[in-house]
Amino acid sequence: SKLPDHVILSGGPNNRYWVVDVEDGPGYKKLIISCSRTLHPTETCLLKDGWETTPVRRGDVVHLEGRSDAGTWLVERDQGFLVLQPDSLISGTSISNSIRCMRRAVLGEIFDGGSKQMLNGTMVHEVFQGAAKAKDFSSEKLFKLADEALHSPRYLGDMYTLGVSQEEMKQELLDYLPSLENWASEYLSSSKPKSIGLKILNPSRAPGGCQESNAVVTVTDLTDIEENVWSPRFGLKGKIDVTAQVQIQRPRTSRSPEEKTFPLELKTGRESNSIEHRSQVILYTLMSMERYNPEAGLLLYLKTGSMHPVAPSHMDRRELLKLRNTLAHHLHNSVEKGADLSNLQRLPDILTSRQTCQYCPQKLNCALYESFTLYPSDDVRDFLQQECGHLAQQHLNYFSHWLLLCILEAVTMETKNSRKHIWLQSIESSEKNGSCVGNLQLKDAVAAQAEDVFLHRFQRTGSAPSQSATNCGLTNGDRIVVSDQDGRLVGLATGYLCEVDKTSVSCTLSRDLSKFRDVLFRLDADEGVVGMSTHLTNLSRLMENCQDSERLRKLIVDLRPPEFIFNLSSVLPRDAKETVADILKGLNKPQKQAMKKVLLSKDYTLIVGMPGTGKTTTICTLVRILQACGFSVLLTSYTHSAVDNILLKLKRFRVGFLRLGQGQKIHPDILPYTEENVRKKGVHTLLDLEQLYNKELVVATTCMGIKHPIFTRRRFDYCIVDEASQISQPICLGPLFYAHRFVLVGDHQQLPPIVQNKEARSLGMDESLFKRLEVHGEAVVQLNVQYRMNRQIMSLSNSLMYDGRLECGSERTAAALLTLPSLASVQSELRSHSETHPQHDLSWVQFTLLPSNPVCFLDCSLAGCRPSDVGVIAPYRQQLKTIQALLQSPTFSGLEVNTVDKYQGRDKSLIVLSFVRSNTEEGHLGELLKDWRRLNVAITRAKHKLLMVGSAVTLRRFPPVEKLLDHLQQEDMISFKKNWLDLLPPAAHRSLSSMFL
DNA sequence: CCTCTGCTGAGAGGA
Repeated sequence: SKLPDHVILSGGPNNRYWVVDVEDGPGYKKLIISCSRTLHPTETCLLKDGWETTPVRRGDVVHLEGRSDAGTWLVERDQGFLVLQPDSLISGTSISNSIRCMRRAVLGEIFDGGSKQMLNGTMVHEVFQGAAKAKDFSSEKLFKLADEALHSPRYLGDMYTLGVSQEEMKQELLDYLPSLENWASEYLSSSKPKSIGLKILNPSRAPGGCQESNAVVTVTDLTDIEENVWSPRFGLKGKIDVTAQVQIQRPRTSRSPEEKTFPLELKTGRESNSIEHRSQVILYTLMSMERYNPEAGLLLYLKTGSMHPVAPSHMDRRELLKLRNTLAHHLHNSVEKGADLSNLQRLPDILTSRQTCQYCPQKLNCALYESFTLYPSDDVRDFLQQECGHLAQQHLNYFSHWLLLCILEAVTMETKNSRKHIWLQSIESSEKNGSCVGNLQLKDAVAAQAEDVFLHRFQRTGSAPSQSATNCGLTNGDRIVVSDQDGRLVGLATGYLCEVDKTSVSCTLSRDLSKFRDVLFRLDADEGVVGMSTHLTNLSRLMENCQDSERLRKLIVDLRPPEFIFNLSSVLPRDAKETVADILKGLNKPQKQAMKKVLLSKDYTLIVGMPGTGKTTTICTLVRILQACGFSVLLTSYTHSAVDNILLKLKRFRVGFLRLGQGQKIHPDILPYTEENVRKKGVHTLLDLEQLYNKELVVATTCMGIKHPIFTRRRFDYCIVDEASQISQPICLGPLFYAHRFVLVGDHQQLPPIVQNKEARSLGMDESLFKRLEVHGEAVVQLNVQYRMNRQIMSLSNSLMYDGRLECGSERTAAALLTLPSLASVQSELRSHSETHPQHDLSWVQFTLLPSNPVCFLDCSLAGCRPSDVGVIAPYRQQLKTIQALLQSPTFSGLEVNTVDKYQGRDKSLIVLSFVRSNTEEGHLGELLKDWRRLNVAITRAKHKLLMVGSAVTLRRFPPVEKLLDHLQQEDMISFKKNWLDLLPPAAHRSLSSMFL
């Protein structure tokens, strides 16, 4: 087997072994393993006494705990653990969920979802934790905390979702307070605290035996709440409700009691002391091993105030880790690579137990996954009929097709962005690539800025802090995660970077780290884990047995033709007619058509916005018209910037709206319209919140922002999705559930959704919903009148993509040329340069500069033009960096160098498009330039002048570019035959570029 | 051979 590049192995206590081979025998399994990249030398690991059923395969990464003798590991009944794929951290709740049903646990990791009647539990936790933090369990304090929770924005949102009143919640919450107070007075604050008997199991040397001893434990302090733990040693993660300081008095010793730290798990439900609850505690003791090495944990039932000790045996830990391994196995093998096609892997078996399955939140997904089984048992068939009976074959096909695509993509994203495992990356290598700052020590007091926002300042120590300060890739506002440097306290807190300089770093964190004053910290970029769960949850929702889902299924899966009404007067309210007519005045013909089509639609409309045709203006106008008619509108797009662009326009027309989303990403001028800001004006009751959510006809957010509570109840007349041709189907689907009709705006001749996995792309994952629905021509309106490019530049795109359908909006647009105030002087300088240096004939530059040549292709600059009017585009990042380096001088500040993708939706007066590729030799071509759509975007960004640089011979091998070159040749727009950079020595090139500006 | 935007999260309980 060959080791993939992203796999990191290690020996020692935090070992990571690669499984080279697996040998099965009766009652045992033998692994050939290696922790060297060359896979040599190898060691062996013998699994027995139940461990042999571990679903470990060749090519897996494992971590081993226990003993090894001369390169032989033994994992058996009473000693040793094997952790399969230890770098996939699995949460404590997932594992304890898997006890009842492994299938449910696997589905729970793939799809998010769950029942929603847990609000009371969350709030009781909050109150307890607040009291623990304040070290005050008096009834006054508890009452105050309960009152705060009832008015806190977080829970108001949840109450809105559930539709429960504040009064109801208050009653439930208050019921708990006496037992909280009681618990504290008995166990914590009393002078003679109540003790808990604890049977501690000491593994004994004698084979097969454990010594049991009775110890007495008292809680002395509650030192932390919601501690976040990542344990790459056991492949676990979780949040510990309360971290408790305890005293343990051992039996038969007169020594003073021992101080220890135990995890304390709170439960608000029935006092079941169930396996699930106890397992959760055991998992917390395991994952906090590096921190506190707790031999036991505590389980506190807040309804009654009774506390149970949980002292795990080796067997308890063994069985839970085995469950973890099975879960990890299923998550890592969600697709099966066939000869040339991948397939969805089977999940663990269905239980079909009436009792367990009845309330399972994964019921539908469970059934959908199984719907392709050829010969289901009677039980399973009944279950499938019950869950999926409302779905036709094509619906099941659509679901499983997209499920496969999303999982394929998720696998690729996982391996490509392997940065996630910060515990495997040394400080040195992470600092070098700029994703980390190390050697930090807490300085000054931690300042609480708000609930859950703590400002920390760290002092940079260590040998050469200044060196890494300069090339530190972290910038203000970046998301970061804080850990200790020894790998004991991984992922202590997350937050945002405020400031980095040579001597210190400051950041706001979600937790107060002042108790770790002596720890040496590291700070890593937290690029964020955005998996496929939104995609999959949307897909699953599309399959639900309800009206909204059925309507969308018919339109999207069955491709039922969209319907329209015939008469505008029936939709236009009489009193809005005049306003609408007024708004329509500023529009051109196709734009007016688009408005009409939307108003007549009963299902959906697709607006094709060719380059420069005023998509944003059109959407803005559409929103104004809909609002004037009294319709509510959900306005979305894939990116925050696209959403805000429309809102900035709407704001100018004094259209009111509510903007949802994280303030960090929202345009400053739009911030006053965010929920957070409006709330500051006073939202204390559920009624206030309901009014806030219902006040505006227009609500705006990104397609991913649909987890907001508002969408659990509010519905809209229209949903508008901008950038729709760049959004993948499962994401685009999301907002559509909340509106009766929708409008997709985009252009599938421009960039498609980004898909990283090649197989997923070839199976059609880059087909947007916009493109899928375009088969219904009657739903499509084309905006083909553009106000960006002059006649010649437009002709390129027309010949490449639009068959001449693109038109100039006015003669002014068509004839607009670049203005170069100092052209004459530059031309004369060039002339004299050519005369004095005949070997460097620059007449081609003179020719290229002429505004009267609006489109030039240089086989293989600028006079009096503002740098901000100039854009440089290159398809590759690396190339951008090179060009950027050449344009470092202040003369060019404001000149933007960027990729094609980043330029989509924007324009500049003059665009220099660099195609330069150095590989003239045979070999395979890059993927990027093969895409017609990307080329189309690139050539339609310039308003007045488009300058393209590249080697025609190389480029002719890309079919789209070849077609472009043919057109250029026909129109005589190619000006030179040599690589222009070769014409000049680098220094001359540099001065020349500055001269042009 | 390479283009990159989305986003808190683990857990909150009840049959």
